[in-house]
Amino acid sequence: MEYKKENLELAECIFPEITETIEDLEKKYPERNLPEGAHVTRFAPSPTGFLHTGALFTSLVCKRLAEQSNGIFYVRIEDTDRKREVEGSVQRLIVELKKFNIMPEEGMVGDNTESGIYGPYKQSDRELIYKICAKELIKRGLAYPCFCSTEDIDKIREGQEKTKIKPGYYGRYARCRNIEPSEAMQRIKSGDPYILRLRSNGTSLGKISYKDIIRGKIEIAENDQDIVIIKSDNLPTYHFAHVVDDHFMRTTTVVRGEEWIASVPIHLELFKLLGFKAPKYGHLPGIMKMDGGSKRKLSKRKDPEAAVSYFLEQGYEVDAVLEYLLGIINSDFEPWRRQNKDKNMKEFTMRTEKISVSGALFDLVKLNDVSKEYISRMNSKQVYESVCKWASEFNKAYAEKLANNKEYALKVFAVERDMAAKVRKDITKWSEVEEAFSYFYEDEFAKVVESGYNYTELIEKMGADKIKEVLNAYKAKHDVKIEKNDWFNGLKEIAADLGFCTDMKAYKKDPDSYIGNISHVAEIVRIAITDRKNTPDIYEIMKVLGDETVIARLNKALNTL
RNA sequence: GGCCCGUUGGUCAAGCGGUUAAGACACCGCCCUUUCACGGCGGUAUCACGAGUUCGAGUCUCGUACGGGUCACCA
Repeated sequence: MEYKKENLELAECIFPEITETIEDLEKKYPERNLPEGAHVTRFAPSPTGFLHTGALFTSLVCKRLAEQSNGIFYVRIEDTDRKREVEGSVQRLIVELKKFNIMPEEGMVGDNTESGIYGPYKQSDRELIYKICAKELIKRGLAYPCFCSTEDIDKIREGQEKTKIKPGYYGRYARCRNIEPSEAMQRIKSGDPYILRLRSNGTSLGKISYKDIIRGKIEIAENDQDIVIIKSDNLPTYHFAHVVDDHFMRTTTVVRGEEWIASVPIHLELFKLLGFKAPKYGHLPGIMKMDGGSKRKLSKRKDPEAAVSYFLEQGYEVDAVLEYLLGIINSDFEPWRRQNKDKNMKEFTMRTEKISVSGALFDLVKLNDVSKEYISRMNSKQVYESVCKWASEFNKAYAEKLANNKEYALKVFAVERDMAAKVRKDITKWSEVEEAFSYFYEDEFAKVVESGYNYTELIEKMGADKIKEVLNAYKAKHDVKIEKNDWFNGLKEIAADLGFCTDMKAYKKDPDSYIGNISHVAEIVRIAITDRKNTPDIYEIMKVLGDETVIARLNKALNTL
């Protein structure tokens, strides 16, 4: 490499303390020894708060890509904007990521802990590395100090806007690009503040194209902006940091949000000028939300589901959330899931080209369905454990209750689940379990009934006395030690004795000639036992409750009516 | 505004020049049934618009409209 003397001097003037070179870095961070086709991917959040749902999706894609190709997935913290940094967010980001079982194999694994030989994995700790690269660029005449103030830049832009020329710092508007190195050195020595800019080789006429692994071929104007590479705080801009980091961390595949497409030309030019091989790029669509009549990106201010903590608090199974995300945006997944009901999501091979390119609307209803489906595949023990785990964090009192009555809780969750040929799909998330099964607990049941039983409609239909008759008849006959079929036949007998129709078809043909049908009888009993019209199989419920409780509840209902 | 990307039912979407335009969620109806469910069957509903290429266009081309993104010493 031939350097011009004045560029060399300028580089020394700006970075006298930098003695290492890019060659040194190449040695320090060698190519990874990975099988052919392995993806090295990364999740690179800014520590500005919590894990966003879109970011969760990005990291899911990255993780799966690495995993299925025997590559590496790592986490790098992009904290070059110190103003926006929120304390504690690195920790929070990592914890939330881990809760969704997206474990980084390398990089930041805790607030101040990292693993791997390609670090540091926090950009603010990599200042030296960026400077080495920036120095090399200056030596080659590909970067220069810019002394323009923010006001200068604003003025330039205003002028451009007035005359409707493309705004920016480029070509003849890049005033500092032609300052002689000798003059620049003088100004630096005299203390003039400056930043470092790229001396772009591009022109506004040039076009570049690249193949996006998600979107296919994209053609776009090449970069001609002399973008900032090192800011006045000595930290790099995103563009420069991305190129340097992803090169020296040996990333093969950069998956990020679509808002970055417009910057690809900058990145590609930077890779080229630094002599680095550019990674593959994949740009994910944003997750949208319907607002009024139009779509907009999921917003952390307006939409609770924009933060992954929402799903955690609500008690969604993390895999269900992940499966939902995979399903809305990766059209291959749903058919695969239907054909492989019992397989783990990890066995699904993701194809980046099948990822949707237009932003999908976040659909809570669909999530609920996926979630119900998911939970219906769990047995009572798994349900118990998951509910406990959720409750221990978000509903301590309930967690205690469950722990104190484990055997009983297990029985509750087993109703129409473990042995059932057809599992009910009535739980979508753990936060609704306590309410949903409250009638299994005496204290809760008492509260429910306080305001009066749910008999209003039935009383209107047949009068309270009829209901009492049914209840009394049932009480006399109550026995759940017999087979379910026999039990139900008993119920049928009661129905027939009291003038109810036991044949649904006959009833439907002529509803007026009966006082009601068998379903009314069942409902009367159901309400007495649970005060609800909608519960799992009542015979099973009574078995869990026990004879004593059942009789007590029947009496209570009788006395109230 | 310039430049990118996109547009198939209410939502997610399959489709790759010839299909009765899949499937899932939601909704509605029916069936099953021993209540509540589960399940089964069926139904409503979609190619943004206009030209062009072609024997033939959801599929290719060009316009228009609409939506999204981007144009910082933020990422």
